[in-house]
Amino acid sequence: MGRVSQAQAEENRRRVVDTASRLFREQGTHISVADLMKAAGLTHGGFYKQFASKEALIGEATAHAFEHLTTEHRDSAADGCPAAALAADMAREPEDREARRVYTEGVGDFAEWLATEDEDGLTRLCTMLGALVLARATKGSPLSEQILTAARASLTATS
Amino acid sequence: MGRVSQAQAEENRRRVVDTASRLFREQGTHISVADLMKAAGLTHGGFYKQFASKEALIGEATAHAFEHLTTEHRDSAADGCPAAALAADMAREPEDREARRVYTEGVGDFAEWLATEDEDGLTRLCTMLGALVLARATKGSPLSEQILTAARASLTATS
DNA sequence: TGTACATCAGTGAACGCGCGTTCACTGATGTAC
DNA sequence: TGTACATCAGTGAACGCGCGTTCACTGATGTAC
Repeated sequence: MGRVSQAQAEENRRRVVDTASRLFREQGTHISVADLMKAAGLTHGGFYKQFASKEALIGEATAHAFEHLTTEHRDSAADGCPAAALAADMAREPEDREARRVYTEGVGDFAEWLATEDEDGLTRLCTMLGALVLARATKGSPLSEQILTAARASLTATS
Repeated sequence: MGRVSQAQAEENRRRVVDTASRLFREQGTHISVADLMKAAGLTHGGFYKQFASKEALIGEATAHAFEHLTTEHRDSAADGCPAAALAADMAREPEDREARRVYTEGVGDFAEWLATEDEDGLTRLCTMLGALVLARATKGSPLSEQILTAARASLTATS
């Protein structure tokens, strides 16, 4: 294929981060580098021209996901909420990893943003996140819908 | 080592399920069969004399974890709660897997057991589970403790 | 502006490693007589 | 109760596969003149 323009290279890099941010949330961080690059329209070999390691990309993608959550979504956060979708993967990252630092910061910011006068933002966040995580783990059963309905009712009633 | 008595074999099997039930919750189901067997005091080769596959063990260990949760623990469930610890792994299991069926059933039973007159069991479960999952993902930061404190206060106040 | 050459983003094959699973083997247990 | 033999739980090496990462190579881009 030969060399690509700097502008094109930057766009490719951005597309990889964007794709990773989405796929990590949908499928977890265990998706392979090759599959990620393919989803971004590239081959896996070039990955290390742009990123130091898969770990590094996880960090960037996590930050990217939180940026877009706190400024844009809210009700539509169900499938894409990084706090919920990445919780399990973060729990397995070593504590000194950049991705974990970014995640913790994102959760804190989000909770602050959620806080209202009469309700603790952290508790509401727990309820929301618990509902999303549980609904996903039980997806396909009636219980999954019941969980979302119950949590939605509870959060609406007290906010 | 040679053959082992039937009683010994049954005890070994039980120890593997028990060990798996604990380690799956602590580290996720990605822990290797070899490490699991080692933790149970055996070598990995014999695994398939007792279990059809790693998947099968995940199913048994999940059931085992829920059995002990609903009958024994409650306040001490923080580290060992299978609903919280296994949520992420279950989300990635295909929908028709035995482990998922067992998990969903366990969550439903637990929510029912949690339900009180003035509170929806499912919502309380979401809050508890969300708190545990988040606290684990942000472990090592002050936020982790704050999350547990906030959720505990909220659950105590309304129950 | 045109030309010659160095750079380097992306390619695709390959490497090393860990994991789930299989298999030939061992030898104490269980059983038939 | 004792003896001969078949069974089979557990062992440890090996297989096949997927994954993260590396590397020689390509050829269009960027740059020096």
